[in-house]
Amino acid sequence: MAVSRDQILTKATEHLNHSPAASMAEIAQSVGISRATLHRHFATREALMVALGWRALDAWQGVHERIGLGETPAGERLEETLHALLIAQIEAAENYGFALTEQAMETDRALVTRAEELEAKEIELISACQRAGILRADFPPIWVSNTLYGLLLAVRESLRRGDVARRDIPRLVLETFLRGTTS
Amino acid sequence: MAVSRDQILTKATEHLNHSPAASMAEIAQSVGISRATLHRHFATREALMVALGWRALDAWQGVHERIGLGETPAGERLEETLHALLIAQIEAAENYGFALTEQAMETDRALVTRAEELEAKEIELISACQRAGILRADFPPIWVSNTLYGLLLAVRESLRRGDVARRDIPRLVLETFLRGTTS
DNA sequence: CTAATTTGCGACATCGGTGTCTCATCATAC
DNA sequence: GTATGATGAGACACCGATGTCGCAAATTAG
Repeated sequence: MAVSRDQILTKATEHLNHSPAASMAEIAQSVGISRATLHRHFATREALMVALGWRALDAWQGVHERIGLGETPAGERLEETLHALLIAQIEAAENYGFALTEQAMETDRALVTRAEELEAKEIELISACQRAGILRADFPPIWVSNTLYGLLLAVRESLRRGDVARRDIPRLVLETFLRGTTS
Repeated sequence: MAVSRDQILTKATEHLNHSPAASMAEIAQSVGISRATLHRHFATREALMVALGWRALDAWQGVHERIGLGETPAGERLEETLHALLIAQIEAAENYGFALTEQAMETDRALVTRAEELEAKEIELISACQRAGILRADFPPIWVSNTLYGLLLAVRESLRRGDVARRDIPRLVLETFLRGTTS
């Protein structure tokens, strides 16, 4: 095979990141293969999207493993873990931003389930941070989680429109998320 | 006419808010009219979307007028104006949330131009707030604006999923935007 | 070189959404 | 009542995207 399944997924991800409604024909072209070959690897558009979704969730889970989430973190490392999560999420969103609004993520049962599990782990961390006084406790944890979601969408939009430089993103998100916009 | 153009737009807006990719047939059904009648009022889907876009921008501009934006606000009223803007934007987003991601808003020249003008006014306010020390000055104003955009998307998502109560939204957004999630 | 495999190309049927049209029906105004 | 105008139902053609297929060319393995 001239083009591996993994290469297809990578190229498709890149293309969908700046053209989320692309057709199979567009995706095939961006990968550099024919429509037929693309269909040989992924029978339907749905199948392709689900495969991309799993890959995005792999990256998300990779973030969790890398920062040691789910290992009942001691109080000392809570803040450190939270910051690492934010940084890693930004990076993941830059690569898999399209998945943030891909509707296959809400259609496919398995994807939904897995995404909920990952989200639950983050909410657990947020709750722990609230109990430890690191994060304010007068917000529902789910709102804090959704806030991060919104900021990642703001990142995607900022990059797409060229509003801010890529290298500034981590600082902007971290500061905005943690301290807000007030001086 | 049993159903006025305005009623159609209102119902269509409601339906698109929880089903942003709805077809003309679905929209007609949600309005309670036939597909033919819908097409009599709006020849094409594009025309309908543009009309909805103008309405959303009318609401947005209405927010600006109500809080007196663009009248070279004195320093004293800057903070007050900013807070009013945030509150009003939340309310507008609850009604016209679908417009935040409707691609007609990026396709139609006139809509783009008008949206840019409105955005520019807000960025002006943000800049003024930064100069007055109300908002931190180490963020590009456009990022602050995009942050608000992201938070409004978080609101839309939170309401769609039923994560938080509608009445809590203003406090959550205001506090998150201004002070962040840290205690 | 040869055989097996993979690919690209083009044709094809299918499907759903769109936009147009006709005609019968219904409400309203006069 | 009659006339006017809006509506709903249904049929139709059109379009773009999807998914399938066969075949020839190219690549790879042996």
